[in-house]
Amino acid sequence: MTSGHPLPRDPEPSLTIAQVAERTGLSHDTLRYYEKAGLIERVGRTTGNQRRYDTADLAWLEFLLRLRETGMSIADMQCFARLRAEGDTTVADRLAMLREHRADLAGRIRALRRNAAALDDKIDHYERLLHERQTGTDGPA
Amino acid sequence: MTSGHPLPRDPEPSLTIAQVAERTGLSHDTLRYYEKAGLIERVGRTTGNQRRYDTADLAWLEFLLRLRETGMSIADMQCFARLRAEGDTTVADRLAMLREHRADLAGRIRALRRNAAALDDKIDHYERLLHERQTGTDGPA
DNA sequence: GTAGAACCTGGAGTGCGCTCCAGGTCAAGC
DNA sequence: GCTTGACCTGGAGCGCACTCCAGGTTCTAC
Repeated sequence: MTSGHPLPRDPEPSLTIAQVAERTGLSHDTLRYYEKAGLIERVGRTTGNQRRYDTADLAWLEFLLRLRETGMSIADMQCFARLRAEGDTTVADRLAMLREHRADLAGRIRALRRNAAALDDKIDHYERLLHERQTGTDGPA
Repeated sequence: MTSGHPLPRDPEPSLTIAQVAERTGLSHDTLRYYEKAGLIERVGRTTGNQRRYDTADLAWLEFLLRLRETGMSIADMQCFARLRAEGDTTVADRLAMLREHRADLAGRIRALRRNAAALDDKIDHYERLLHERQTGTDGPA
């Protein structure tokens, strides 16, 4: 991911933390927290020590967000990030992690759908109940 | 749910907290916590003050578990439980809550599936990368 | 009737993922 | 050059959903 194709990088957008916060929906604090936690490698700085995020940082953040949204813990993301930082030799490990997470996710989606179906039944039940009450099928108020 | 059909209740299984813990997968502490929090109405007791759960308690717990597994917060479950305790007049409110939760859930499932698809792409990407490395498509080690 | 397991209570503690704060530095507009 | 708002750091605090603990009571099996 680092070597390979020497793409001629464009002007490197260089976003402030506020801009990244807006684009990702993460707060300034969370962005700093993720960096401190090692989820993002140390972001570039201005001479005055203010963060400037480039396109790669943003792409990585978006990937992290997907992991988070699919329920990966910070600890596991730290693990993944560490592997990534080690370079191309860890590709197999990272792939294994992603596959496991993917399988996990599939299971959770299945479970959610089962539960959703059960919820639908419950909703039907309540609808019938309500209808009975409204039409007075069941005797006294 | 309380009036209506006067079913001749069977011997009322009357389970101990340990038995309910095993059946539901909740810990003793969590069961007591849920009761203290008002998620379950006060469970019946022996003369010696030990809990005895009946079939209705178990069914309600299982319903709560479904709500929990689909991401409902304790606070919302408390709200639902309070409505339930108020009796049949709150059926419409409960139905509304369930419908909202159901819609929410549908959204979350959709989002998860989108993210799952993105994860699949990432996995494909890593597989190609790994294959390149193994077949030495990309030059020096 | 007694040992030991299971149960009770109120309240403190935990882990996670942020979120907030104090006290300071930096940068853009006037 | 000064104000004002964005940014920096380390560290404390928070809300959630439990989980654990101490100290006591009850139940079961012998």
